[in-house]
Amino acid sequence: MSKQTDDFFKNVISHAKEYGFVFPSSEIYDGLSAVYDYGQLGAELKNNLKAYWWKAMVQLHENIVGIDAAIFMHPTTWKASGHVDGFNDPMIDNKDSKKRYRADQLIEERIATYEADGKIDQAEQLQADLDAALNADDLAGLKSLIETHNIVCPISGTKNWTDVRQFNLMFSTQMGASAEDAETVYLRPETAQGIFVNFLNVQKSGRMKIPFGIAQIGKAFRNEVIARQFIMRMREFEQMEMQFFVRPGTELEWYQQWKETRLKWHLAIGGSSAKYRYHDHVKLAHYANAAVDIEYEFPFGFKEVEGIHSRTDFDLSQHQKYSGKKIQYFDPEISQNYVPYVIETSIGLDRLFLTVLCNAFEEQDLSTAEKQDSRSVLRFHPALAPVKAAVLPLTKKDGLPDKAREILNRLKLDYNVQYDEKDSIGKRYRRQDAIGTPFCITIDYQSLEDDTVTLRHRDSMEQERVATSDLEKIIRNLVDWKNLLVKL
RNA sequence: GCGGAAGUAGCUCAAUUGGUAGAGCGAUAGCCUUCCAAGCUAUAGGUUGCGGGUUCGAGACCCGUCUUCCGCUCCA
Repeated sequence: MSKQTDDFFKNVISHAKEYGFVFPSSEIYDGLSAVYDYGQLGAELKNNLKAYWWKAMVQLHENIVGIDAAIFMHPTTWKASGHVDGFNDPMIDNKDSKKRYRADQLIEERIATYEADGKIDQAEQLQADLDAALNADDLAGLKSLIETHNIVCPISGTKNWTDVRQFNLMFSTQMGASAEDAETVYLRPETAQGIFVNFLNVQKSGRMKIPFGIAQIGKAFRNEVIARQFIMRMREFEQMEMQFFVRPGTELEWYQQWKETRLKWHLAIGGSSAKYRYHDHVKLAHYANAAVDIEYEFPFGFKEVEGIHSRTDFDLSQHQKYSGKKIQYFDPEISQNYVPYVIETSIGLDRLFLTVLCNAFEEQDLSTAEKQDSRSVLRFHPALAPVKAAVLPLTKKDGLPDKAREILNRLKLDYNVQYDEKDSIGKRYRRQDAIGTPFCITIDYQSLEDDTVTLRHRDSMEQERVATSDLEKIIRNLVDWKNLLVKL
């Protein structure tokens, strides 16, 4: 990261805090690592992003419906999905090389060495010890195996190891009021499983015919090994996922289609196409037969914002197996029962928020030969802006505030508006620029005579004289969701 | 978790060798002002991240601890 982009990112972060978009969680207690709170404007922007996604997915597609599944799910869900076994690995660090390893893999390598040297007995004994330790979650036992078999770090060649620690992806908690009969449940690490376990409910109650999709917005929780870069990787985060169920054999066509549809959605809110790219997965996850990320060029490089995965019938088949319920669809066109294939679109809402913030933020130099001048501006698409308009009496005397309040009270029935009468008019414009308000309405003495006001535009800083009776119509035209949805 | 750097007002930063914690911006109240910031007056805001130690005296020195940032390890 260059000094310049580094500074830019730091400025975005401090701007976000300064103006009430994002705060570190529990800040008065020194914060909580990798957890953030959304402030008064951040919450508005986030709600607008959710609305944009929901409208684009659910409202615009007659074959996509939205649900809201619980964060707690039956523990077997996570056995079926592969999360319980797949993501709790024993980790160990070498203090000299500073490298981290998976303890079980180090021991596996030693077993392979024994076998290569013809020490079959030793290999079998170690394998048995390893399995016993893993099954018993015996972390100290794993360490003593590493020590007694003289396993050294491949980099440093030393045996200077830390203790073995367990890495758990999922957060667990207890369900049940009394400690004795409480059951361990997990906070979901992805929202997708809430959709899969409801496949039959939605398909039957909604009389859905394949192909169809189920959308959901919700929180998910992961213990990351490292969680960094502001709201890029958080332990508690929000996903917007849509699982699209298709006939087996057609999945790659749908995969292509959703890949294109989703990029178009990102570009519609004003990102330059040079900032986005596809990144195809070479190494696929256990359940996928194709996967691509939509990446955005953050100040710290291209990073994943959204993933489109062809998940095959892995998830539904797993749930069919673990639940014993038949999860199939009868396709009248081909008179066949099958487990549908799934195309997933999965976007991190917090990452999306960050792309929008980075994309919108600009520190603009307005200097002329006579005077140095600058402003901070957030160029949000008007439909996404937390505050749509500010109503400003030119002075706070002579009845201008009353007239302004009158206009404000009418406009607030339609959207978020702010009133401000403090400081010079220029300063007030700049304050609104800093929070991304697209329009300022200024009431002056002429307004009292002919009922017109100045409408000032954020991006161009240009002003026009309009009748107050036209305000609602003019602003609605510019902030309307239609302007975005029609582009999709 | 390891290594490096840093934590002083909401923000950016001062504070001589260890000797009374300050400024600018911002905020609030008022003045001025008929359309693009940095004009005037006043006010608020700090147990210098936290805990211990050395000292007559610690923002500064020592130990511990927490948090943040950068790099590494992991990542559906």
